[in-house]
Amino acid sequence: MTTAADPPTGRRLTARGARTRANIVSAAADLMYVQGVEATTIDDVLTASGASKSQLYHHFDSKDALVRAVVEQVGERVIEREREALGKVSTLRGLRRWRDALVRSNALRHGAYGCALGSLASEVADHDALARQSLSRLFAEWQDLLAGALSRLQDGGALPPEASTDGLATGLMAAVQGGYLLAQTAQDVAPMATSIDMALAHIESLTAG
Amino acid sequence: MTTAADPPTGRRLTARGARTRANIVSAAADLMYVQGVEATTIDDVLTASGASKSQLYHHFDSKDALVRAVVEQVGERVIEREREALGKVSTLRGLRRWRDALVRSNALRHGAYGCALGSLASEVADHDALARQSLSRLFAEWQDLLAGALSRLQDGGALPPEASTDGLATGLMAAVQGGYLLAQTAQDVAPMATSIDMALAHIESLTAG
DNA sequence: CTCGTATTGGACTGTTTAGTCCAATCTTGT
DNA sequence: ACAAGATTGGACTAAACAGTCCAATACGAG
Repeated sequence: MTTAADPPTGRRLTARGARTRANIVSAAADLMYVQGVEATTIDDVLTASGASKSQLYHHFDSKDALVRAVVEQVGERVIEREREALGKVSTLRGLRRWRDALVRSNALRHGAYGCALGSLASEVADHDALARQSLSRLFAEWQDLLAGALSRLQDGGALPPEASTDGLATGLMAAVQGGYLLAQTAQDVAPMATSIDMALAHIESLTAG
Repeated sequence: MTTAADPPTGRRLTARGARTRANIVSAAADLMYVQGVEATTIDDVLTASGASKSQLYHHFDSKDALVRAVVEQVGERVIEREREALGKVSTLRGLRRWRDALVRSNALRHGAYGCALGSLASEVADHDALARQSLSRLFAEWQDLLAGALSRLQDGGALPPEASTDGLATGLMAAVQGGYLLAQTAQDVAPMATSIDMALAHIESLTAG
């Protein structure tokens, strides 16, 4: 799981080069999150990062390659955040706290821009096979974190042993992503909160089973 | 609810003009569905529709105006389809058949391109306020169709009277949209089927309540 | 029929775009 | 120290882009 994914062909990379590269990717990630991938031009990225054109093309073969690096960086950040938020969750209350954090953070923007990973996926999935595969892996990783938490609920007796934690994690993930999209379109987090709540209510209802 | 939304300023519109306009919008809708909105150029649309540049700019002030017309047309088609699929549903079995139709049709493309409305929403919501509002209205309309079906379930006793059909419709809608996105990213309808199934299972579980 | 207007073809413009190139300057292993 | 290779600045190019314009033609109301 390195951030590499890219250096044109095996080349040395000095500390200075690494710093420049990271600056470029960060600036590109920010711009692409708010403007969209296609609407963000190379020159936008150069202006925002303060880098020169030769710096960018020294580190990336093409805009597509830069986009792939953005996917990797954004993915790492999201997975890191979710690992911290979900890694030790083992109760329904913990899951609700995780939900609250997601909803609250999205409420700050009134839903604008949606999920950092979901927006990228929607824009890039049908245009770049490599990026799509990365995103697919990242979603699977995120879903595994959810499935892990659900397994711990199961171990604690809060879920019946026959419940499919993987299936539930898929449903929960879809509720999150669908919620992000509805919130983005309505410019209101309410539908996101409602949809995750329904998924959690379903999980809770299995307890009685 | 007209398709109008656009003619630069109140102008007469002959049958010929209407045909040309509709051709342009249809070609644009198809291209934008598979290539994305930003990636589809005016020249692409002209080539695909066989229209000339002056024809397009006679009917639309700008590319944004064309995109808004596409949103309206795609929206009408989706709502029409959903009205036929959901309008008379009043049982859980009917809801499952609706689910099967969505999943089967998405399976034909292995999830590619996602939901016609959802993809547009994700691309356009943060860039064009008018288009976002249209999409928000269209999602609400779709959700009302779902809420209507759930109300009929409720009337038939398949749902307890205290269940919030609007809330459940929101959750179901999010499951559908999130499912589309996961399917698109994985190039596999399975996660979409799973996520809608979880939402339906939740609705079914309320029966016992 | 005839006039006003809708419709059309397609060349043209100015700008923006991704990507190239080369010469100059750091950095690092030895 | 010093050579090899990494890094940089920024001018340059060719193509693609959205949008403009004008003269020609079709159409519909009266």
